[in-house]
Amino acid sequence: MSISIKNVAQKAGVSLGTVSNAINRPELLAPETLRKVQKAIDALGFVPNASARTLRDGKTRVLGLIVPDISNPFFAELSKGVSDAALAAGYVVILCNTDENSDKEEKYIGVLASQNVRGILITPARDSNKSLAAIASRGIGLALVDRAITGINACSVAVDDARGGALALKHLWELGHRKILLLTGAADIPQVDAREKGINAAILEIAKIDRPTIKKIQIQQMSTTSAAKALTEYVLENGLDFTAIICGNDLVALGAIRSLKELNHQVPQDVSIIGYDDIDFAVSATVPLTSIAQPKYQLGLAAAELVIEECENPASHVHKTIVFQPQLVVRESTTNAKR
Amino acid sequence: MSISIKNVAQKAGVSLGTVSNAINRPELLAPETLRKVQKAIDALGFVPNASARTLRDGKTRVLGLIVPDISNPFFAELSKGVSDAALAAGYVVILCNTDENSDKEEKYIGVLASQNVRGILITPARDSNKSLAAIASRGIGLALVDRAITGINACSVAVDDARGGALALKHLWELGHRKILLLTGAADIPQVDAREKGINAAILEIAKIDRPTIKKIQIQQMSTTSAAKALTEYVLENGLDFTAIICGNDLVALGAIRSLKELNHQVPQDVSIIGYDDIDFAVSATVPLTSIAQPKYQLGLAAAELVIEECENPASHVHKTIVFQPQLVVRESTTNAKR
DNA sequence: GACCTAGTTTGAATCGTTCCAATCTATCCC
DNA sequence: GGGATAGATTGGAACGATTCAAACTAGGTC
Repeated sequence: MSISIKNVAQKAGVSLGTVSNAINRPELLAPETLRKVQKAIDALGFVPNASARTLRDGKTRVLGLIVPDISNPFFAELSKGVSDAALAAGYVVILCNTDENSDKEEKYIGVLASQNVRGILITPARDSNKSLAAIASRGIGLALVDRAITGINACSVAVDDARGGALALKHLWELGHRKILLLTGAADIPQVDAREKGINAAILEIAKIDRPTIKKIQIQQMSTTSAAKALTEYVLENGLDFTAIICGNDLVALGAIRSLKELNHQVPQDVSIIGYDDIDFAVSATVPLTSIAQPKYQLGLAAAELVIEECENPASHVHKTIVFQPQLVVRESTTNAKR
Repeated sequence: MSISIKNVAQKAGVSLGTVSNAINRPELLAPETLRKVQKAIDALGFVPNASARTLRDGKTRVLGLIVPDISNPFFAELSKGVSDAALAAGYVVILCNTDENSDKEEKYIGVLASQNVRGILITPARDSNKSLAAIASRGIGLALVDRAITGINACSVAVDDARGGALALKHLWELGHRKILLLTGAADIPQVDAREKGINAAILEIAKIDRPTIKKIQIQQMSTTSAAKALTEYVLENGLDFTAIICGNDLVALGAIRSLKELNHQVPQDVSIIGYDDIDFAVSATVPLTSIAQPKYQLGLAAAELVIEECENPASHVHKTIVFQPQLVVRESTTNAKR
């Protein structure tokens, strides 16, 4: 059916091996021959058959990317980085969206294995340790994106979450906030834990005497809707017993703003809100969002480069961890504490 | 390296062909033989090699998805639909982000072809006709998503853009707007054209005498930033010679709001703004956005199901076009014309 | 003119499956 | 017992690319 190396060889009047060389080691060929083959390739619209190639050398050029929610601009941007890095290296990326659902994640891992992917990039769900260990032992490259997990031996790319938490807290502290609410994901997400540690460390550092009180709401889904719902419930029950909220991500922050607006409270006059990720929409939000910026695209790019490096040189490869620094971006959703 | 059918055959004391039959047509084998082979397969942990299989019969279970911008929540949501449909059918999706760049698109089409993808879902750039024709002629399933293109014979999934345009215009008309600005993408995007046609048709229908004036700004990139830039330039030069803006998508609308805010004009008091797509963030925007909703997830789901159907039954398949109906969602960014 | 050498090109073997024609083995019937 | 038949199994030819040892060129040297 499709055009093979053989057709090209025939058209160019050379042998199979020569065409193969033209593609893979052009420096071996006489310039004249190379040109001839090139012309035949273009004329026929030849594209090498990846299956044949893989069959021969046992290596695909396919990566799997497993993310909890591609609708979250954070992950969308990250995917861009991944797929750009992949394209540059001649790889291709299979997109796996888990909706934060472990079963789906499990299923995808199986599918990826049967596709013989060369490497997997994953932002793991809380409890994916066993399947991940299985991946690594199969000789598939692995990189953990944005959520390091203890006990897995693999490359990882992350942001200094403790510092991110500290940045958020210090900012609020300087504005005079002493009653702070944490609106975050489940505690077993390592990230959530790291940020909280950062927050606590910052408190110890700056507030010798006058310590802020920290309350916490944990939500299952880090989405706008469930954040709004959870916050509304809380406020209806406890009133506004805080002057600022640190949110798990910008989606959650958007939900918080929505909820407070519905309850007729002003942001930032009544409550300051700080998000996390600094997605593009943060600036266009109802109240432009103060947020902790993460280098989303870079995160994806770096992770992909790491796995690719591992795939290409499995022998000499040593696992690396790249940690990016988060940055505070101040906009209008935070202001001086008035209560 | 890995375990092949040959090892299994040896272990079970049968021939290669028998093992293959055990896997693919077990009904041909004597029960006793089948059991023997099965046992050997389990014992060795044999998994058939997808590349060899594909090489032999030419069929993968891989789809390619080519979108202009995965960071646009419209496409992110759409991808979710695609990958869910794919997963359900045992397919897998390769993500290709083109940044609206034809070269990148071209490159991706080549990569996908070489990966032997079974089908491609694409939201084509303006000028991708030739490469698309090439795909279709290669026997790869094809579905055009959200941008039908004349002259390509393939399945397509779209939204009734003319009606979308009409909905937007009628809404503004009823609010009393008579000077309307169109802030859209390049004219050679069929969608842009269809909507404009819809707008003009609506005008003919409702406004027998008192016709609105329509001005137009075309931007290359349908992004927040370039929309803001283009609008600011226009307003600085021409002043506010319009009372409402119909935007190419919600990102553009966000840009318009930003630009007007910077120029100290109020939305919607001075200018009403209507977006397109109704992304999740529309409700959380600086000014909650009136928009034309498209069923994003459904669009992706339907498109994927269409290609998969084509892939599985190429003989009996007939190309279909599914057209969804857009819907007006009124929020705060549009109000009565006061000028 | 014989012999090297460096630069090119070739051909055959190989990867793991699938598919099909050919072979083998019982079983049954006249 | 010979022949036909159906059922079970086998072996080998693809599929399309890569790789590497072998073969073929020209030049250049003695």
